[in-house]
Formats: sequence, C-alpha cells, structure tokens
Amino acid sequence: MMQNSFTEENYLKIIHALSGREGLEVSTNALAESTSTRAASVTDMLRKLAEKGLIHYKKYQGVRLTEAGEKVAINVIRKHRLWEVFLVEKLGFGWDEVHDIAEELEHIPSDHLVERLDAFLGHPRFDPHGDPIPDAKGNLTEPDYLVLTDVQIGEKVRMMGVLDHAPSFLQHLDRAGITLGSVIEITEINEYDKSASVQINENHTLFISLEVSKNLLVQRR
Amino acid sequence: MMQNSFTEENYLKIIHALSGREGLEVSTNALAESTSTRAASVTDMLRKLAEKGLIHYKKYQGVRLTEAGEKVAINVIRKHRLWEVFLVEKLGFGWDEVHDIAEELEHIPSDHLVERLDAFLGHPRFDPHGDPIPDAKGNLTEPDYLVLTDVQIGEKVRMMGVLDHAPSFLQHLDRAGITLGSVIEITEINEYDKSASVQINENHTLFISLEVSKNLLVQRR
DNA sequence: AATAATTTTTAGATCAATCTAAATTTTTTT
DNA sequence: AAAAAAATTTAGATTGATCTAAAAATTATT
Repeated sequence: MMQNSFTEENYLKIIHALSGREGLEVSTNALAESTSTRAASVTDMLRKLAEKGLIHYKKYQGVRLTEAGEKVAINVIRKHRLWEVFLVEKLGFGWDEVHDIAEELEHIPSDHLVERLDAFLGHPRFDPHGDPIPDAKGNLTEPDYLVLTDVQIGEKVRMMGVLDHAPSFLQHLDRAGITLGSVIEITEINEYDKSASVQINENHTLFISLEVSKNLLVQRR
Repeated sequence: MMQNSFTEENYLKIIHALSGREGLEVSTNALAESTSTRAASVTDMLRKLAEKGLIHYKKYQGVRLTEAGEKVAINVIRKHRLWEVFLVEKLGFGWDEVHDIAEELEHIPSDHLVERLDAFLGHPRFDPHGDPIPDAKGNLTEPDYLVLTDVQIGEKVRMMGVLDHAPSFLQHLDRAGITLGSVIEITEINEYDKSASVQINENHTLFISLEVSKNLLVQRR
C-alpha cells in the first residue's frame, strides 16, 4: 500500500479539523483558505484523495473523511501533539513556539518512532495547549470543556485549554499569568463589552476582554 | 534567502560524504548511484546547486562543495547524528534501527530546535556509531582512528566506530558482543583469508572475517 | 593518433502540486 | 422562476524532481 504524501496528510488533517465533531461536509473554498491554495488546486487534490479512498467526495457537494481517511488524520494529530509535548516538556520550548516545528515533525513516518516517543513521554493524555492526544488505536475523545464565556460570576473553574493557538494569544496569557491548570474566578462582567474581571489562582486579579474569554476552555470543579 | 529543499540537502550531504576529507571532485555517476537516480537527473540538480552557489561545477569535470555548500552539508550531518543520539539514548532504539528515521529528521528546519536538542542530549561528541558530531559552528574534526586490519597481533585496542553502517553489520556486531568501547585484542591472524581470532573485553574469544575487520574503527590505548 | 568505451550532458517527457482564466453548477436574491 | 451572485470544476500552464533516448565530451585502448 502506497504512502501518503506530506501534502495529502495535511489535507486530511485540515478536513478533520474543519468537519468538526459531527463530521460535517467541508467546502472546497474552506479548504483553499486553510491550505493557503486556490480552489482549483483543492479540487485536484480532492479527486486524488477520493481515488485513494480517503474521502467521500461528490462534485459540488463538499467532502467528508472515510474511515481510512479519519485514521490517517487522527494519526497525524497524535504525532503532532506528542511532538508538542516533547518540545515543551523535554526541550523547554514555550507553548507559543512549538506549533510550526510540530507541523513538520508530524509527518515523519514511523509507527515505531511514535510509540517509543509516546512511552518516553509517559503516555501523556494532553498536549501543551490542553488538546487531547489520540491513543495508539486512534481513539480521540474530546473532553467537554466549556468556554469561559459560559461561566457565571462567582464560579471557580480550572483553565484546561485554548481554542486559539496563535502565539500572540498564548503570549498574552503568559503575560497575564494564565496557564493550564490555573484556577479562574470571574468576579465581575461588564455589561457594555462583556469584558471581565477575573481572579487567577486566588492571588491576583486582572481584566480580560471578551476576545480572551471566548478562547479559554475551562472545567468546573 | 531561500531555503534548500529536502532533495538539495541530500545531494549536498552525499557530495560531502563522497568527496571525503580531501574534498575531491565527485563524479556525476557516483552521485547517481548514491542518490538512486540517473546521471541525467544528477546533472539537472548540479546545475541548480551551482546556481545557488552551493557547489563548484564545471561541465564534465565533477563537483566540489563551496564554503556555503559545506556549511549546509555539515549542518545536515550535525542534525542527523544528534537525532541518532536521541533515538538511541532517549527512545531506546538499537544502533541498527536509527538510520532511516534520522534520515528524515535531519531535514526538519529549525536552528532553535537543533540547539535545544543538543543541550537536552548533553552536547554529545559522538553518535551511536562513533561518528563525530559537528558543533554548532560547523567544526567537524574526524578523529584519526585506525581500521582493525592495521592492528598487530597482541595489541589491545578500543572499538570506537564503524565504517559500514548497514543494519546487518551492526546486528552482526551485536551478536558478537562487540560494541562501542569494547576492548579488542587480536590473538591470531589466519594467513589464508586474513580472518582473525580476537578477544573481546578480556573475557570471550571469537573469529571475525576480514570483512568485519575492515569495517571496525579502533583506537590504541 | 585513431578508435572504442565510458561518462556526462542535452532534449524532450512525465508526475505531483500548484496556478490563472474560463466554464459550469449551485445558491441566493429579486 | 429568472437573474445575479457565489462556489466549484475544467482546461491548460508552470515548477521541481525525475525519467529515457540520443548527442557530445572525455578517457582508455589499440
């Protein structure tokens, strides 16, 4: 059985991300946007992936992963997230620095390597951004965290992940002293712009904008 | 300045290997052989590398690396060997298993990554096969080991590296109990086929063929 | 030094991934 | 339901890395 190329793997990973939990159809344009290519290029690649049995594709009707395609996508995600753990935990990178490097490492082909890396890291369940790491069998269970905007005043929650992975956002959180595991209590919400005062780890208070709240994943305790 | 492709890096690495310590000219055919391509393909690539200033190339006259090309080649070698150390020391791979994986990892582009990896590994000077690891500035000093065939009967030497990196050879050494650091004493050489009896670590004796002797790098003590 | 053998390069194609421009299909709006 | 707008696909080209077959240059042999 032929190997999938770097590019093919990226398409599958992006289709997985865009189709969401429900496995919705993904549009050609959305893929063009996410892959930074033109729609015509996407069409070509979709035909190819369909031929390989990795996606369900009917002209003009968007695209979904097949079981086989899903398997490939999840394996790429597994590798990406394991490498991110390695870069942060072992090499001392910041969580804002690892995405691009992991984007390359995720395509290194060797099951043997992934399994040994996984063991070396102690079979981590989550990556440095709080995203769950699929197991070797491809089981990926998204924990049902809530977004901070859904939390009431007075409630204490634990910060578990981010929706936006942009370095600038992560650096913003660093400066605010918010990291995975931080305890957050909303002390006040401003009606006007929905910005909020929050207390972090019961010891310092700060303002966060709605934009930030929308991108913080938390868990009730 | 544009990045070099995976393929370009491989050509430079192979030119470096084939031109040896003296920086001799490398022939088109030798490159075709080593890259598993045809001579015509090599010619195309050479023109391209010459245009980029990475090699000295005149038609029909073989090829040498420029300073710039040498720098790229040595950096690839540095990455390859550091990753091999990682795979063996941290992930527990055998020295016979790491070449192909390192062949992929060596092309991951990030100076930051290499330097952190180097530090994580404790700035190793040699890879799992005894090959020296160039430093961050690109200094690569080949230690002047001798080949076991140049060792006299009765002399005790230390095994420091291998010339042949083939898994089958390395596995053969594993079975014979010969590893980096082993003390080897030649007790007898057979005139007929130059095979030898050797004592390993002063505790067990075995026969090795000329083929093996030719590929063992050792050091006097 | 002429001829033969070998090596290398050129010419012209192919394949994967991309592009632009034009055509087609689907969706939305009037 | 027609027309307009948007999305998608097709047609034809381009780029990087490769190929085969043929031509040219170099090297070796007589």
